[in-house]
Amino acid sequence: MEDGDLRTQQREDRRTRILDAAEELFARHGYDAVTLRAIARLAEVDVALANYHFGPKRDLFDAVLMRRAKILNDMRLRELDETMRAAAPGRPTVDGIIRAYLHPLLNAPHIHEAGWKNYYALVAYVNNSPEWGGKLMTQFFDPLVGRFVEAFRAALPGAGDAELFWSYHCLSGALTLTFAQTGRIDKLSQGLCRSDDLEAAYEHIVAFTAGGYINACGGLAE
Amino acid sequence: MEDGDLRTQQREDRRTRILDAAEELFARHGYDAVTLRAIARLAEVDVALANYHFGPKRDLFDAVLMRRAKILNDMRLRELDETMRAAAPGRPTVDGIIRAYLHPLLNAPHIHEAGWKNYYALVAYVNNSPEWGGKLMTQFFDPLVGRFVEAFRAALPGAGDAELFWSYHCLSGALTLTFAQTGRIDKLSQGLCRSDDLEAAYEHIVAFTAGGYINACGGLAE
DNA sequence: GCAGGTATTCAACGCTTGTTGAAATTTGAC
DNA sequence: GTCAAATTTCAACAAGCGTTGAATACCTGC
Repeated sequence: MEDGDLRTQQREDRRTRILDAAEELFARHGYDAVTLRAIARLAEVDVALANYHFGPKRDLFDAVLMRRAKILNDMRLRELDETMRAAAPGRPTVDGIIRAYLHPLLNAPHIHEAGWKNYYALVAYVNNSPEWGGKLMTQFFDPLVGRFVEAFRAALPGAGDAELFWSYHCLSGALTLTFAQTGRIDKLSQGLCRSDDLEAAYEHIVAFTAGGYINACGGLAE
Repeated sequence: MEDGDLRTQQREDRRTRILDAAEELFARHGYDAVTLRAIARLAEVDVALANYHFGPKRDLFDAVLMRRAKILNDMRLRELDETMRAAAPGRPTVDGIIRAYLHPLLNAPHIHEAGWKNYYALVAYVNNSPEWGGKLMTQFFDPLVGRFVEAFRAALPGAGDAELFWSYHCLSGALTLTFAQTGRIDKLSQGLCRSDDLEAAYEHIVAFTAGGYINACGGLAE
């Protein structure tokens, strides 16, 4: 087999251009607002090619989500393991677990890549949609989230199950809205805070959600 | 003038049926996925009637959002005034301000009305969309939010402006995701927590975000 | 350099969309 | 009872949709 180079390279290049274009448009306008023709135009590709590579529109949407979810989840798990190992045999800190969950979002290589920004906005869209949220988020993220909930339980021995799940839910809402970079906080603060200042957002979310977990899950117990 | 009753009544009835149907479908599927024909079918009304009463599709969307935003904002302001008055001349508590912001969402008359549930999901959709979020949320909610940020500032004299805005942003994300009732937490917790248990959600969000504010805004200062 | 398979383009399909202008219906005022 | 105004229906428009099947280009292995 061992495909040649130039041919395969153009094929891959076009596949990723289609995914990039779809990601950008889905993130900006939602699933139904985006036409395959618009995606093809942005990717500078024939309209039938998207269907050839990814099947019908709905499957393309899944492919877009899947691509970066895998990368992100792997990074998160690695940071979580690190945190847990460093803390053992003692308890991990809430702050440390939250950082393991959030820090991969602004990992140096991709913090200002447009693709990742679009992906974050897309996840916010999916997460908050009754149509997609209950299904796709579960499919793509719940195994990972289960691991983090366990870590929080270890950090907060006084917490009940319900508190742990609701607290994660609050974390998820704050996180997805912030990284969607909708521009709202820019207007609300009249320019003082900037949506695209992810490092600042990161520190604020960590501080806010750590306080939230400790207050809602009886952090000082035992 | 003084219109008769039966005629005006049917007119109003049809107008609200159109708004209700639009609200439900926009909330479930987003703006572009919904056709005026689907709205008309659900409202049991001719397709041209929506256009007659509300103008083009985009204006109908605004009308849907506006209808309940006014009611909600009035209730919130009233509860905030109450909280501030009760605390004066001392400082208000973070917990009290948060409750003034959240409690109207589950006011007895409408906690289980389908219309309000749909509206909350719609606000989550708008809030998290880069396309709508920066503009519509500002238009409908920012005057109100400004009042609440002021209240938080009074409650947390040590806090800087940026901390106050970012903290509100986290509150907003947790709030809109939770009240959108996407069903995600039901699956994540395997049935232990229920999306439609708004009273439980309310208490958890209050505890979480109050801890968040205090931790992120240097609550114990002075 | 030819056969075979993969990648890409092209043209077309049936269908649905938001909007509109004219017609029809209903109602209250005189 | 008639007129005019407001509301509701109807039919039609041009435009755009996702998808498909046949045709074309391209490269690889022989």
